[in-house]
Amino acid sequence: MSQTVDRALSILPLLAEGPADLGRVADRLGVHKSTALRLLRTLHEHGLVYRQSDQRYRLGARLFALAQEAMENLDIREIAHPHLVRLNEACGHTVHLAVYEEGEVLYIDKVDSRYPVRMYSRIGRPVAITVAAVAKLLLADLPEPERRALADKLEYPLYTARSTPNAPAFLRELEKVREQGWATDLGGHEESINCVAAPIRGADGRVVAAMSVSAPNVVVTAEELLTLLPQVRRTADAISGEYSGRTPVGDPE
Amino acid sequence: MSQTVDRALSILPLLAEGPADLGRVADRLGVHKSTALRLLRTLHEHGLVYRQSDQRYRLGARLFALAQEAMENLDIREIAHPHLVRLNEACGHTVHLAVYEEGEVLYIDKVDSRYPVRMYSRIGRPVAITVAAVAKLLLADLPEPERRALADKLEYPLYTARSTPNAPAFLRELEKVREQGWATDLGGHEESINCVAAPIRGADGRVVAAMSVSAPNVVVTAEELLTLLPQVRRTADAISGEYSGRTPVGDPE
DNA sequence: CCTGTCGTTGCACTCTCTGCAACAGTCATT
DNA sequence: AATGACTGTTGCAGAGAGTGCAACGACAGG
Repeated sequence: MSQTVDRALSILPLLAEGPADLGRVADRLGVHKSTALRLLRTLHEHGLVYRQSDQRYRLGARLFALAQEAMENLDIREIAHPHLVRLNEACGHTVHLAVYEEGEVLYIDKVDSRYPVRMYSRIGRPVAITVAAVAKLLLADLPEPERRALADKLEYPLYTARSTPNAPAFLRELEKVREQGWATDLGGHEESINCVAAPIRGADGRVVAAMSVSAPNVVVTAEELLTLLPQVRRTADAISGEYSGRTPVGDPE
Repeated sequence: MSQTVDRALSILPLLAEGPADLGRVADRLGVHKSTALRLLRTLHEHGLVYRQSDQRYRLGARLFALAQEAMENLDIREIAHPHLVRLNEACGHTVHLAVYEEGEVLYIDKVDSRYPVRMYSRIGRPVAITVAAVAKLLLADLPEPERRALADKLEYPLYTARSTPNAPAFLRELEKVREQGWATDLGGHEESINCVAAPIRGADGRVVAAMSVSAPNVVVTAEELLTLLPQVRRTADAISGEYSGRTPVGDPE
């Protein structure tokens, strides 16, 4: 909608491919060098690009800070966190929280028994959207046309023999998940890792997030992990309640 | 330099504070609502901004992807990684790699013995710049005026009794680090954690990155950790050599 | 010393962004 | 149900801002 901004922002993914000099940026944008220079300067002032010693530009440090703050500010994350911790303390396994956003699924929180601190390990990386249990729940709730369009657009990498192979299989799986209200990933991403997941819903019933418990085969079998399902669902429901109820966060007076 | 882009980018830190609606964004920018709307739309098209169900805007998922790619593309990181892994295998402790960029120090790689996979745990978060051993090395190499200006600008939080208390003390510490060519953090950030760090230099002798080994008191005492210094320096020097020598990465034919 | 490349600047032109005002949708109130 | 207040959205005319050009400066290589 805004040409100048559009051009400036197009520089970011371009630089994400690797450092580039002024001429290259101008070429790729299809604008004059002087124009590219001014755009880069503006991006630089805001810390989004950095000029390294060989004069070439690359993405800047401010991006990290912004990405961090973006995550901190998800209110669902704040509400969910204590519940995730509690579940983790109860069962001892890794607990994940994920959201869907315009074609992508992101982990936004994770609690691991061995490291009680928040870990942003996987966050921001492309999630294995076709196999992850939380992804299935989030996509299953999309409106039919959007779901179908997305399923067609996706790649279906065969991480393991149990990975979802193609769009029709994926859509069938989503349908199943939609009906039963929970999801699993049994060795679909990594041979020895199983997950069981449950949806978190907003006041209108739409799925706003999903959470999962993951554990390797060597610790608990898939069957044993499935016995945790009720506990996972209770936790998810508790978060849903707090989130949609707009509970005024304590203040018990 | 470019007003439109400048305004658009100013929206990002604004949204980093928390979600905001159109009116609020327009007010903070000091522009008409329709202007803010168009800017937000452009940001939205590029995925930097997301419109949540209550119509308010917040930072978008693309930021995560960009931040990730920005990190992947640091060539020093690529070169250093195998060296860090080797050092980690040899000594068993956590190994960090950090760079300086316009007032900030960032961890860009980390190898932890217990989790052999790459962990982005702390990356992107503001580093404890006044106490971290790697930060001292990176700042000690800055040109005198820049170093002084930065030291004056910083906050000096007292994480522990051994934290650097103020600018003069910090500048003295930097001078010492500069002369000896290595740095430590002995309980300055967390009471029980010690670090020893060495600089990585480019072809021109400037410090381009710094690496450190960290371990809690309960595993090794500070004295024992210091015995690793020669090993850390050798690793840092090896990385320096490969980085500045522009070694054509193997190909032994 | 010349010639090529690359980044930078000043300037005139005009294209694009801006702000206004009017419209549409939602919600709460009467 | 109608009213009002609030928000987000659109079309439009004016003008301010961004654009491309061309010339300059810095640097490296021959």
